[in-house]
Amino acid sequence: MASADPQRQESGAAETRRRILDVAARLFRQQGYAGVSLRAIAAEAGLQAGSLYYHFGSKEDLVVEILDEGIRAVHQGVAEAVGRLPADADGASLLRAAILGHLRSLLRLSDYTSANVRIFGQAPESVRRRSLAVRQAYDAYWDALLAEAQARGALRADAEPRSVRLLLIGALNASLEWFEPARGGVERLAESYADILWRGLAPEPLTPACRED
Amino acid sequence: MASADPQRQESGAAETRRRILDVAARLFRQQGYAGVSLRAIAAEAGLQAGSLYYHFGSKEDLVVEILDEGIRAVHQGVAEAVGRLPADADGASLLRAAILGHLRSLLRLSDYTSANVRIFGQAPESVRRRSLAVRQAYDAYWDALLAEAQARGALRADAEPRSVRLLLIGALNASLEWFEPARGGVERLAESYADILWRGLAPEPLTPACRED
DNA sequence: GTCTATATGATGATAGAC
DNA sequence: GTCTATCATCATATAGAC
Repeated sequence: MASADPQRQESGAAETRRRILDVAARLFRQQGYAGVSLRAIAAEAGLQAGSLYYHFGSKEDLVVEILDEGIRAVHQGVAEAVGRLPADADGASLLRAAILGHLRSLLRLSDYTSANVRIFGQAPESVRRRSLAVRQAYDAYWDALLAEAQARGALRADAEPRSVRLLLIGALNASLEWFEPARGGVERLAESYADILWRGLAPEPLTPACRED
Repeated sequence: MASADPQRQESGAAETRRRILDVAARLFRQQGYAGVSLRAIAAEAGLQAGSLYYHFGSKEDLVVEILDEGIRAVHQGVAEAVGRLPADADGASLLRAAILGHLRSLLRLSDYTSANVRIFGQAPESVRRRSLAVRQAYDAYWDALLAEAQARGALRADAEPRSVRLLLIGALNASLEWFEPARGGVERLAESYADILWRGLAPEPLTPACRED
């Protein structure tokens, strides 16, 4: 057991492991998978390179864990946000809650989720294969969510869930590349995006205005 | 001058240079900036590693050229598509043309544009600095386009051009990660995305339907 | 748990022959 | 224009001391 003194800095295996993961996620995001050496990770985590192998079997093991943790956190964040809605919530509320849930987790764990968005496609094939199931589960969750909303008449009937998901998640994930918390909270961003996506960019409703005169 | 025989494969400096760029763009997209060695590029281009230095001063010079070429092609593609519109085109047509123009160039030069989307953020700072102006010019073009459309009443007045651009370009660029030409042309994709973005995901217009009875 | 030392091979870049 | 040969450095991973 580590010291029970809460003022003392914990330095057990679990804390070191976490520190390695945090450092690695940040470096992978900034420099890509191949661009980060285990020496660099170790140095920023306050260790020697060889010591990493006590905590992780290989560089691939390390990156797979980072990728999966990012997706899982976002999946959970959306599921919880949607779960808090009343059962009869309308389409606009559903969309807003799901978008806010995604953005909150995405931007809170931005090193983990960014590593994901940026390096999944360029990691070795063995890494992609190992991390695929977690990604697919999240995609399937969104497709089911959108199909359900559509079935309840809470979403345009002629929009394919897959197309909507790809457009929507693509737009949201791109915020990782430019979002700065200082310029306005996640809530503001989510409201703005949900509004644009729900109402569209058209200046007026497409049906003729009602005229009585 | 190289041979004038059109049946003979050209192998002058310009052709070799182009072959190196094409190979490098594809590899950078697949494996990231640091993940690709000059030896690997040379091998796939049918050269020895040292020979690359006749055509490019360094790995950084090579990647900067790839990044810039991707952005310039897309910028030009959108400008041409928009330029072909009649002067009084409405907002929906403008948006559709710009989206189609972006997607066409984006997906046609997908190795160059993907290298861009994937590796700009993880390239060395010196690379990002050198490639920044071209990117900013394209962003500024879109902001001006959207502001102009808004001023003509062809776009919702309460949507900030910057927000619209970030959402839109983010969504379009994400198509690089999943689009397969075999499953349906770029035109179909552009129509679908323009439709969702213009009309929104709401099942009905938000204004009450006109009733005369 | 972390260290040092090391095996084994790849890296960007340069020099000079042809 | 492309080659071969090479420099100095860095990579992942392992072994064994403490």
